[in-house]
Amino acid sequence: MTGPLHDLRATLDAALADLGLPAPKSAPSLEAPRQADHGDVATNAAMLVAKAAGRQPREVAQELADALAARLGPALASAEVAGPGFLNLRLADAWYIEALGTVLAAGDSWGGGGADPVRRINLEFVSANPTGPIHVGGTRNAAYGDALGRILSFQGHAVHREFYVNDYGSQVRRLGESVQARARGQEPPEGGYLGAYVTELAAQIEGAADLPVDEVAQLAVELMVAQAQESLARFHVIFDRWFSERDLHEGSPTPVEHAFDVLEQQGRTFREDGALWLRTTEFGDDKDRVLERSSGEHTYFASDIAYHQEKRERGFDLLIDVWGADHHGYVPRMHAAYRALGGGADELELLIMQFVHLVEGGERGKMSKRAGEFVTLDDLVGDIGVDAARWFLLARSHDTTIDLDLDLARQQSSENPVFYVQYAHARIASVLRKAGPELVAQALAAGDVAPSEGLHPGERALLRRVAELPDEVREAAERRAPHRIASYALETAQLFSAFYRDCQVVGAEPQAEAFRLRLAVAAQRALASALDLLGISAPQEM
RNA sequence: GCGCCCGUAGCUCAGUGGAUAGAGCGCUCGCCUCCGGAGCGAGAGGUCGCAAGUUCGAAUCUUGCCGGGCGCGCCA
Repeated sequence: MTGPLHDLRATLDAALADLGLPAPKSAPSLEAPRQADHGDVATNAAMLVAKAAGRQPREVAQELADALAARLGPALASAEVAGPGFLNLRLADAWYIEALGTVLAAGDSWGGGGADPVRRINLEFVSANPTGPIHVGGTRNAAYGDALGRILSFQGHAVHREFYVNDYGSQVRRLGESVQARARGQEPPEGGYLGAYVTELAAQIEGAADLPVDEVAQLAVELMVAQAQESLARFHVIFDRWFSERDLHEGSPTPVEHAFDVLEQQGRTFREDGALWLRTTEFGDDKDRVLERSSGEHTYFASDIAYHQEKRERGFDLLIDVWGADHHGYVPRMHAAYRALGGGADELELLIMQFVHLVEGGERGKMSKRAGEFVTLDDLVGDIGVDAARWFLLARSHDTTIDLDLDLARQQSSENPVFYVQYAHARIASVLRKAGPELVAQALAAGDVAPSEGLHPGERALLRRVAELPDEVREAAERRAPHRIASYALETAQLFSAFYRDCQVVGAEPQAEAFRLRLAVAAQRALASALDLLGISAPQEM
């Protein structure tokens, strides 16, 4: 990955090497300081290096300043030592102007690429039981998994998206029994499914009252899966594969039997009390787990192991599963099982999504799944729309529970952050329309132009943020943290608004107009990319 | 009891070793002869749950406590 900031970091590393001191243990910071009067970028490099060298940090910082001045030449306006040994750098307009050229040259791909090495990743998410509609928890999982997939793909990884369909076992039979009961005008049995959708399924399945219950169950599951596919597609979430759990129990040997063979060859299984066990405690689990009950039936865990073995054999470098918080207790045994199969500890990543509470009128809504009253993906999207739903589900870290304020999400004004970001994008489009395609094309071809009076601080700040996109994408990818992209989009929109307020674009003196049109295009692309990574639309007008 | 996640402004949350801790909402006060006012600006508001420790430096790392959520089946 290249870019102006990447180049600056490389220069910093080189300047540090010039000093002939031992390399720092951790990478030096290179960030915009909070205080504007601390310059454009600041680094703690001298403090990190000075300790190991037994030198005074401020002294080392001054030597580093000299080395950087020599390497950067006119691109560096000033370098000052501050505080305990920070080095505050002020970059010349020339640096910014060249940076803008680099950003624009990358076109729509600015911020992307950089995957090294490129990995083949299987990303499994949602995987909601097909015994009911997808609810808000599954919706968060869908938004998160999809955005993570978009980010990893943007970086250049080969991402395969998969939904594991639990269409096998006792719960499916229970769904069939519930549907059949409704078809007969009866209440579902104890422990059955109570939602209104069960009655709808009964009406959709011809002969549901009289068909064998297993057949009713299969038809019901097929309808539920089709419904999930439609809902997710409307939510802009598309999977490469819907993997059927049933397939793990077919063939000879079945994938489950095959997985058992693998585990046995690895010497990880044993029989006790008539059951087949997996010694997961060898890999850090609290207790060993049953694979095959004394009754001869396989556990759900057995299916899951077989599924992961199957994914392994398809040749991925990395398996990522996105699970709901209610399954987090299951993480240690799955990791243990994967290693028992012979897999590497770093080949399987299990990510846990925390819960979502919907808030309306300042109160948390009650979502009792047992009573069959819960807010579904379709309900949420119908209420606040795809873009707002995705924004509010993605703007927070996946490992914190969130309260989603429906009143705020519904607002079509700048009080709503997603609207604010989209508005900034549309406003840039409006400015570019005002300028007209010819003027914009000329500006893009103009090369290193700049306002004759020098750059405005608002121009520097916006450009700086646009230049940071690759770093933000990399951080979001490495930390599996799409919410960073949402923060980035909001900040970039704010910086554009400030720039727009302070700097007249269309009608400014020709040099300034050309530079500002170039900057507007770059900012628009950065906003569009950020929104696209979140699966949110970037409108030309609103 | 054990395990995982969380505790930062009135509310919802960013911030995984750097300087005076940020944003959105809410609240108060301003701004329409000016490229989109569906907008913009300013302000008030904080013992970063508590206490020790590591460090030149801790919201961030360690340990212990307190509080909240979730999970601990030969269920799926």
